[in-house]
Amino acid sequence: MKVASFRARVLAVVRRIPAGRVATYGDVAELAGHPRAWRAVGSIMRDCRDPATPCHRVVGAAGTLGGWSAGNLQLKGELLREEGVVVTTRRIRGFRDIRWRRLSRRHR
DNA sequence: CTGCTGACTGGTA
DNA sequence: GTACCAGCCAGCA
Repeated sequence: MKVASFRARVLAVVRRIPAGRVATYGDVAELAGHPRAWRAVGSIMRDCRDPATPCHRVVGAAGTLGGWSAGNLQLKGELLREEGVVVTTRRIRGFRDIRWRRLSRRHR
């Protein structure tokens, strides 16, 4: 079967992230079929300006907001907070608990 | 085709 | 907890 470009795949995954939850670049990469392509995921997010793609739900593995090229990084935190995510100046509160694909076991 | 960069991650100090 | 280093993949010049 035909597989869309990695880019389209990543975007599709991001759109599947429910509101109020967040996913790491690694998670998105894994869901996209390339668990080791988080680097590329970041590049794709950077170029992603599609309003239908909640790129703000994609955060760093440490619970950091990561980056934001669509505007101020602070705005990203505002968007997440609007969905019910508690975000501090540079970290997400309870990141582990709201993380999409929650870790059933501790430490992968 | 070759090489570099990047909204990253994990490990070590 | 923070800081630095090396590894990894896809996209672009």
